[in-house]
Amino acid sequence: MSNNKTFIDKLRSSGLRPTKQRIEISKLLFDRIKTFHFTINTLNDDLLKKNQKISLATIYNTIHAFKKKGYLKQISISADKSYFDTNVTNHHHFFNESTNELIDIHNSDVGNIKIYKTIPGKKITSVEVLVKIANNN
Amino acid sequence: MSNNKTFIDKLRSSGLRPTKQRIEISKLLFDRIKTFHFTINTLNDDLLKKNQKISLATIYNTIHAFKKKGYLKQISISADKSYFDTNVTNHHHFFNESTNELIDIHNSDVGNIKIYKTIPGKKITSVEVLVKIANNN
DNA sequence: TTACCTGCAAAGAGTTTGCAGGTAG
DNA sequence: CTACCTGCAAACTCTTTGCAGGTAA
Repeated sequence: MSNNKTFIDKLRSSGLRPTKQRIEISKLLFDRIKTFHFTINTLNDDLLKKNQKISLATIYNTIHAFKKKGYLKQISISADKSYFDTNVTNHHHFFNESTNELIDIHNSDVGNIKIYKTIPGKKITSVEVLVKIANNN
Repeated sequence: MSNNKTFIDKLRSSGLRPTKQRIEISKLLFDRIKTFHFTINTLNDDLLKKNQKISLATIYNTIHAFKKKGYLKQISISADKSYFDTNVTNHHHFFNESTNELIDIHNSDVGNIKIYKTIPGKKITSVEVLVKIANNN
């Protein structure tokens, strides 16, 4: 378990002031071994469970700041909400449509993807696979 | 160019009454050779350009009805809007992040995708690749 | 005639913004 | 002290819903 100093240093080195709110959000997001998926709503719920009442405006601000700094990535799901991922590497996802749950698929778990079509004047910036899953019945 | 009867028959055979609005939307969406991508907003704009003022509620209703009947599919893009595609087959997409434009990638233009990870009790219902592109500079 | 459909306006969900007060450096 | 940050409320965008009037069969 990281101590607060870890996050204070991380924030400061990014040019973000280490406020109480940002530290709490950092602890919730980054003090983990496994990757973490969330929406603003689930994050707010998780904060409330820890008795951290942070205004939605601040949560949005913080998440956008973290995303801009490269600490979070936003995931392409058709759903009506924005999903975020603490795993910022290029990787893929299972999306469980019955529970709206996201699961990482590491690059090593997906065979090399070949795209035999190009768009003139454009370069590929990312290739992501979304695998939708459902109950096996 | 298809005549209205084509769409009237299609609607009626789906159990949808062939109203003026549904016929106009059908003509705009399905009277094409190439696949068509749109959002509710671009569709509304296109209808207005043809002097077809249809209320947003009706456009939403119609698109959802068409989707339910399998004439449209909804596409997974992180964006804030819902994208729809008249190509309902299993296929992939380029997404031009600078223009928010979608381009189909046919299955034959993507190498076989192997997923070496399984989730117990779940079956895969779709595998879609989203290739993000940007200007080549 | 009856069930279905349209369009308006209101309501909802998610997100962003303006601004006054608060805090880090 | 000053620039930055927070939180409230209002505003905004996209989407859905309730309901009265209209239309297809």
